[in-house]
Amino acid sequence: MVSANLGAMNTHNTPSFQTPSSFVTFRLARLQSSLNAQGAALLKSKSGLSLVEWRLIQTLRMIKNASLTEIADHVQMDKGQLSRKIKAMVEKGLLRTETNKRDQRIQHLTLTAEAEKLSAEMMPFMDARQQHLLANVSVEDLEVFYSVIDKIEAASKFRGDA
Amino acid sequence: MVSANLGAMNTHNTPSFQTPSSFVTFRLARLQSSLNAQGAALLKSKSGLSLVEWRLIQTLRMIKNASLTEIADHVQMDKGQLSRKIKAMVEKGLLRTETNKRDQRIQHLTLTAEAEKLSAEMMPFMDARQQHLLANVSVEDLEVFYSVIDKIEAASKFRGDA
DNA sequence: CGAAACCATTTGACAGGTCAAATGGTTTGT
DNA sequence: ACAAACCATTTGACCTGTCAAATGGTTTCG
Repeated sequence: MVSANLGAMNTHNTPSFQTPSSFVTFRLARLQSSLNAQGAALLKSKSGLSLVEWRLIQTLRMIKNASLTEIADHVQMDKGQLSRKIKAMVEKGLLRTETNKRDQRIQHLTLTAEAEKLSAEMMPFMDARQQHLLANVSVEDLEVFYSVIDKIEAASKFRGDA
Repeated sequence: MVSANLGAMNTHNTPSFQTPSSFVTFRLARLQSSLNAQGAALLKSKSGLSLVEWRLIQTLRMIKNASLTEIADHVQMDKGQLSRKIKAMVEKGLLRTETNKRDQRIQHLTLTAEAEKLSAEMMPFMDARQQHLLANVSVEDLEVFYSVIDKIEAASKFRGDA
């Protein structure tokens, strides 16, 4: 399937000097860099939230009372980072923690009214952004896009087998 | 496959609790997180290089004598970070700098023999990795995948319009 | 019971990433 | 010529990401 990948390279805006190796990952890294910058700028301008804060808020809207570990699994984020971020967000008045009665190791997290409010205010802008990002992508192509992400993500879990 | 591996491996059909907003960016961020971990681990185990070092070396193999600004534009990386990283790589014996005779602001960068050697040694593993990542992706799907990346990346350059 | 194994979360140390201001060289316009 | 505008690179400050070890609570099982 190498030829596949070379074919794709020649038909897109691939610079002719691009090495085959790490082309996909290179493109994805560059894309991620742009998306992060855009998302962070939008969030900062409309609310005072960071990208990480936004993602945690949205995750907690999906998984009510999630614990740190549950969030970490869901967003694939480091637990150390999460621990510190949660602490900061509690101090900022965005989250509340509640210790599990049966297992005192676990802290359940809930959004404060302030966090809900910021989320609601910000949501239209974030939805519009997503619309904009996908404006020229057909439903079928998006379907394929997600399926390729799934495959690459599954393959990216393996270590040491090349 | 899916049932065995929750947080990391849902299929592209949106989980019922997933908000439409930021779904694409969410998936891409999570994918990037996995790819970075995999790439960094592979590089570290086979050579002593970091992901950033690998990317800089590959960029310099493509754009000979590139300056800091040219690299920054190509890989979409911060110039400050790049400046420090280049300095460190010069000290590590991976890069050499040469000041442009006509414009002394500009430093042209070249790879040392050591960097070329590490790159050559590492390349088969990185190529194999890419093979592995795309093993189950058809030519047509990969074509679509790159075209969607192109579109999203183009849209991610805009600020304040949506 | 009580030690070993486990698990959730925290902390420390350090690399990577981002923004803005500073430095030093070059071009432009008068 | 020379100040203003520009440009490439550097530096400072601070936030985010990653890894490993530490802390404190819980379960298992002799």
